[in-house]
Amino acid sequence: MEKTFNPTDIEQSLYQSWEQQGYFSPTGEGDSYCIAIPPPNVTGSLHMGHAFQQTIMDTLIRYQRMQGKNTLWQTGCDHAGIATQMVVERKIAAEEGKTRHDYGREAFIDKVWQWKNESGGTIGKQMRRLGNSIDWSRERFTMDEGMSKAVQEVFVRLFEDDLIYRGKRLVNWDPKFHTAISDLEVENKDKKGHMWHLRYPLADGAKTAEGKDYLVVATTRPETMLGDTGVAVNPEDPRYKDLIGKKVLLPLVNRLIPIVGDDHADMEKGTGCVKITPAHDFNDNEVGKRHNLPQINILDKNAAILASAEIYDTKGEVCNAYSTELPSEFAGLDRFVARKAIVAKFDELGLLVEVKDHDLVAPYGDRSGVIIEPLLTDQWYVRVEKLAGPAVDAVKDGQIEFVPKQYENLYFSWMKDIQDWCISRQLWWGHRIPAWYDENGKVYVGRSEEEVRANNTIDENMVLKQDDDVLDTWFSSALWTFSTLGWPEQTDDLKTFHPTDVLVTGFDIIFFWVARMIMMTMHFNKDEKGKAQIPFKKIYMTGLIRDENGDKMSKSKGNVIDPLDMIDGISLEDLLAKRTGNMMQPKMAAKIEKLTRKEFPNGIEAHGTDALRFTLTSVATTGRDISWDMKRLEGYRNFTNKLWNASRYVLMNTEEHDCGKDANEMELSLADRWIIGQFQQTVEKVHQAFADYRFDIASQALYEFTWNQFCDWYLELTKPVLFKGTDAQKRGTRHTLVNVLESLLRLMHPIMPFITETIWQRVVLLTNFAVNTNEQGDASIMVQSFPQFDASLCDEQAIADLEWVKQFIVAIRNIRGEMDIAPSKPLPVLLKNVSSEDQRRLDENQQFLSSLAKLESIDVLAANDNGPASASAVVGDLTVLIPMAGLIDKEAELARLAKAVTKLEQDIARTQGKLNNEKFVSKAPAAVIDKEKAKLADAQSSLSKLVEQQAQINAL
RNA sequence: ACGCCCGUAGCUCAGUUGGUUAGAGCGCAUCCUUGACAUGGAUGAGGUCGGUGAUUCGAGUUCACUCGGGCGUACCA
Repeated sequence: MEKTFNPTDIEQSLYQSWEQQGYFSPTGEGDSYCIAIPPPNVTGSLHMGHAFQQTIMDTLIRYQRMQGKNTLWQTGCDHAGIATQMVVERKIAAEEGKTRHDYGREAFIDKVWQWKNESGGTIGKQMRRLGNSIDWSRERFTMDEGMSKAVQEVFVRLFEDDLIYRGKRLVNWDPKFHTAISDLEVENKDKKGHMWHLRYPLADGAKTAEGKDYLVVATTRPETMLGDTGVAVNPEDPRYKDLIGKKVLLPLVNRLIPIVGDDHADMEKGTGCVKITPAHDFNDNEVGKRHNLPQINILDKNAAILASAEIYDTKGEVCNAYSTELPSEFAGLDRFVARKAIVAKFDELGLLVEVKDHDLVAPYGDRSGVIIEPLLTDQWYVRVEKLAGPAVDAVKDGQIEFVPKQYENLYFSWMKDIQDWCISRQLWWGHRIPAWYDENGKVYVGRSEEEVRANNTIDENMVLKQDDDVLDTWFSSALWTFSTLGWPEQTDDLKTFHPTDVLVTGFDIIFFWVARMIMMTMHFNKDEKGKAQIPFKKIYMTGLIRDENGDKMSKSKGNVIDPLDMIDGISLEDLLAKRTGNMMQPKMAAKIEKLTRKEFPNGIEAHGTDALRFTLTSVATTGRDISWDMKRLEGYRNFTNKLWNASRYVLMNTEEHDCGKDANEMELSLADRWIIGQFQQTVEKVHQAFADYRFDIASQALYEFTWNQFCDWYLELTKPVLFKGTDAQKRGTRHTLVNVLESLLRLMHPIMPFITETIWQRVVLLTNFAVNTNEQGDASIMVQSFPQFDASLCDEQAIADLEWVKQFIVAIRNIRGEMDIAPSKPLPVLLKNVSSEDQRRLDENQQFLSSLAKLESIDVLAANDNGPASASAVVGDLTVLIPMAGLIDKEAELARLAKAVTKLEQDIARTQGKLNNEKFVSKAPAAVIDKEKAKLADAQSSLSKLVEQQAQINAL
């Protein structure tokens, strides 16, 4: 074995061999266990969040596989409508100077497919590098044939159930991508802006209570005034209530619009008068509906002013309540340019009262980054109210459980006032809506044009045109767990693996995806008794990985870390190129470069997949944010090396030796019996931690056992046996070494698949472990049984005895350390107050003590002999003395004793205080009181011995 | 404004149903190239658990209030 663990040598070939051997596929035996991966976006590449979640999924899958389950980890990507279309549009613009319109819809879609086939494999490659034990033969894509069929079927059935409808409504319009987006894709951000006060003249000689012949409205969006169809005042407002029913003459367009009384107008805010623009504001739209105000659309798809307005009634039907005429000087101006022009015009006309600075919240498209425009368009909606009920109940009655529990609140609060879901998108890339229009604009929904014609007996001369829009990507993602298993066919896979067992995902997509998946799954999947089937039983919510400063990782900030760079390492130059190349905002490049140079002055070292995975499970606590810490990764890289070297030691001392495989005589040392028990306790902890989804606790238990028990103590304790023991003793220790290590590797395998497989292949040969081989006779750790807790292997006596041995050794090391005695100097030790138990332990463990504490001799003093002046320590009732002559000076030892004495005195005072408290003694449970009493007795006994020593040394 | 989460060692974080002296990793200090490992070993320093109060024999843990930070939702003409 190499002296240092080198992960790059082993990982890729191991993965290939696992995949070739078919170890990732379900075995078809045992209870099923299934995880559906949250499908990453096909345009993307994996980031730390993916690596985090996938490590957890793989750990669960590997654990369950080794527990004998019929495991399936289902993978795939989603087609990411907007993102993908954008990527390909940019590509053809850069390479050919063309737009998608130059291509035309079909040719463009071909182009997208071509791109997908060429570049869509990045994620798969990354997942393989992470060691994910995914059944690749079942990989799916939301746009593939089967899933498209499922999407179509769902749409048609929802329409038939009156759960999908089409309507002209105000939507969040993205003027950059020319598509509607859902509420969830809108990010509200604080922004500095202005509030303009505009004067609207009253018509027909009307006057306000103050005798003015105009009203002043306040607005943050003056350009929308072109679409005003009313002014609202509060019906209780003494200033204006008499004007309700009167009209104002809207400047610039000379439109007579009514003054309405509505509670929406707040007397305290602004001027108390609110302009109402039903076609360009969600609140105004509601007010408009209440007062039957027409909706006047004044913006085109780019959010530029129209040449002539579009006028609709409150139901969205075209109407002629007003002239469609708009001032020609604004036609074609972008909304923000128009804003300036309109304000200037008001100023010119003397109608601009004042301009105030104003903090406002503006809606931005989360992908385009531009301000969203509420726009009146025809869109398809899912009526979610009916679907939401069962989805809420499934969580309420515990069929579906969130881990950690507190996320259920978030889920309930969102489900409580859930809005209808706008599912149509004005894109080309996606599932085309299965709806056709006849020449009169009547809409038909069906699985195909033929079906529509047949079902509706449409004359063959009538031309039908399919809806141009596609569905929201999340619509297909919502079907993920069951459509990937073959739905709408009632497949065996569906029967075997659905409901899936656990969903592992970030809390940030609980609404986008989790809630919608629950709704859709329950509506479309029923068991034999007709009961709605859930998509998964548990939802494990991971935290979000942030950078070392606690900032969210994002491309635009340039602080993203590619998990592969953690694994393979990357030079500073390459990292800089990766982070600053291909940037949307090149001016950020300098800042990112500076930050990167500071954070990674020497680039990133290679750490290997196992270290990355171990780090990720170690940080998987219940918290919501995880600050990424390179030091932590480095620490666990060191841990893999520690395991490697411990194994190296084991193999060096066992390969080509008798390890007790055959029934030769074997004697287990105290250390052997102790480590076996310690290992069992670790097994128990790991099982419990996995059951609780506490991967941090599992990792901690493995780390603690491996480093602090196995390496620090056990391996050291084997040395005296292997160097000086009898054949039977050596055999016993070798046997324990290989068997504990072999089992430990299986215990760690779900988290660290590569290093464990590599070492296991060699170690298992030295044991009698019943290896599970495949038809070719090959064996892999990943399909072996997981260690099970066996209480009978925990030898309490051995554990207690070895604890005593450790304390003894630590006491001497402590004196060495504090007195600056070289570790290489063998020390003579004298013992006082030796009980028969101490004597037994001493007799049984001479070799261990001398070797690990580096002792020259151990002598027991006679009952009344205080021995020479010595540095001392207390182990239980036993006093350990190291004669000071020539080694230790008086003052140093006195100082050391004084420190220990003070500490004991404090403990005693505290404990005595408790025990003297009448109430404590009468009310606390007996066990607690006994503990306190024992503690007090121990402390007092230790104290008296130390005081004795103090006196003796003082007397020198 | 409402809801949720967080505040524990210099840093990043654990701390189950209240019960010994509050833990880990990293960092720090001193010492050590002994034949698994310097990506290592030994020893040590470092915390009145954001604050105030309440409940209790006993509070990092429960409750109320409060300060600081984060997230979500709503509102802002």
